[in-house]
Amino acid sequence: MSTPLLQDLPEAAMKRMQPDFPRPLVSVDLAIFSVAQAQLQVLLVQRPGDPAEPYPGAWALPGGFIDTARDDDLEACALRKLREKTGVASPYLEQVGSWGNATRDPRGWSATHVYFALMPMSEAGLQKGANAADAAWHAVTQDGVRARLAFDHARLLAAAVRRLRAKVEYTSLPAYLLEEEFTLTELQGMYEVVLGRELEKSAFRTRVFSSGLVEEAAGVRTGANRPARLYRLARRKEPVVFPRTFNPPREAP
Amino acid sequence: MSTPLLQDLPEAAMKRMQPDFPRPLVSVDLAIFSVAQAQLQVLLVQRPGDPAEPYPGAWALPGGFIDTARDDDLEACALRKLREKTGVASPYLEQVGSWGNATRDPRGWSATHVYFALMPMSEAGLQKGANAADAAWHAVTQDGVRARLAFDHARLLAAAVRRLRAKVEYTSLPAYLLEEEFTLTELQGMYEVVLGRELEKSAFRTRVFSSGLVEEAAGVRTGANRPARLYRLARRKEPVVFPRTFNPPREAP
DNA sequence: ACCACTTAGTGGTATAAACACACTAAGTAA
DNA sequence: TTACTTAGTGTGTTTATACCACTAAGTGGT
Repeated sequence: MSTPLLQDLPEAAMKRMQPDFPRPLVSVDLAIFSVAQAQLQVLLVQRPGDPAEPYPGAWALPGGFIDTARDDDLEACALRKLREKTGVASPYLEQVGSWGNATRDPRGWSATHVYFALMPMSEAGLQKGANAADAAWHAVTQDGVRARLAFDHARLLAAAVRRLRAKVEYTSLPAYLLEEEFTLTELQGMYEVVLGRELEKSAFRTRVFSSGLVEEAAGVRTGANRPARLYRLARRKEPVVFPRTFNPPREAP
Repeated sequence: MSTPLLQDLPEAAMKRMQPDFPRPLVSVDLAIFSVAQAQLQVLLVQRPGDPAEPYPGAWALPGGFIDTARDDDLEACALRKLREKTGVASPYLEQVGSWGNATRDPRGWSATHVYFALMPMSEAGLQKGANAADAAWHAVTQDGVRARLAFDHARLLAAAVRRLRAKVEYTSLPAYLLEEEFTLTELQGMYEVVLGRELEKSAFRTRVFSSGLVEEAAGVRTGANRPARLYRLARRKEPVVFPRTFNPPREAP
């Protein structure tokens, strides 16, 4: 279906059109982030124990090879794998970049396309079994996790974490770590967890309001103390970009 | 050399390790930017006229399929193609992202990795012939060029242009469009060309100095009027990131 | 030699964001 | 009713930079 014309062409043209280079392996890997216990968490899967597989039993980013028959495009492949692992259909999803070289996978020259996703932990119903032998959330410390990761996934994860942290300085991304309705204190908490530092409440609120990031929702969140207004993202499709970062990051000396 | 262990494995393990999915085509495409006549320019190549090739005679981004025998990794492939077209060995090079789907190339499911490069036009000695039938600079207007591009290259180019414009707001990237030594007015000019708007001289200079972007070079640039101090990038390896953007971009109403 | 002209570069005030901190508001629980 | 906790606001102070006017240093014409 992708090459409807091939059978109509003479063999010489076929030959010319099909580049005779060996084709690399192509995969998609996901860094699925959420927040729990005041820490950034990333979803990892445990590779099968079969010693014929590379890195048996090691933890890895969820992902896998492109299925050219099922995946219309790279993002569809990422969404499919995300659905398989978490059941979530439409989280925030962004491409981080691609890594390809001769040595990262013992099975041959391979290129992987890395995406990161943000979702509230409540929505991620982990599907065990199936493809993933086991899946679990791991706390992100610094740029990685405590577990040693398969392949070059430690590097891929570090790149995803750095991208996330960098963008959180000047975008509304942390809102995607919360459910649809949230209080401003909850939102500020997401920023603080990802950035790893505290923010000033007053400045934070001024900024959130003046950027038009949120709109008021109906009710309030009641608890032991004064109830808090509920808000939701004004336009959930596209994240908001602030004209400058939060606290000016201290210069390295 | 990339799979030294394969011959030692039993056939069943081999089979398991070699995913039996058909492998997509993998390529790298480049958006090579420079500035001339106060306009952002991008280097395009003309595809061969042979009607058996896709998009014969159309303009396209320079690029091509990965050669797993020669290219250690994706970036090496990008650098190789860049050298082939321009002779430049180490320009500023940054990955924009990857695009892969079933329809973008009539030869089959393909994924391309897009990089953009910045270089002064003076250093780009265009190599005609060889692989590229013809290469020429095209002025970038809005997010693209006047010529209709092969494949989905219009979209890839638009993404590269948008990335470039966005990063120019808060980084030192335009310095890579100039030769090693430059005056501050020249640097400001590069910003203005890429951003498509004028900047305030005083604010610009304050910002450039306070960020530690440049260091003084030896001489001055003499001309018809007062000579201008020459500067060079303080650390050419890593671009400088400003804590906020230039003139606050006007909000959409 | 002088002056007009042009570009390089500096200074000084106004403004806008936000940091820091103190304050008020509104609920629960004893 | 009061103590407590979290929600939310208001007010100087600080900081970066936009805006604009100014000085500096060359060239070239007369």
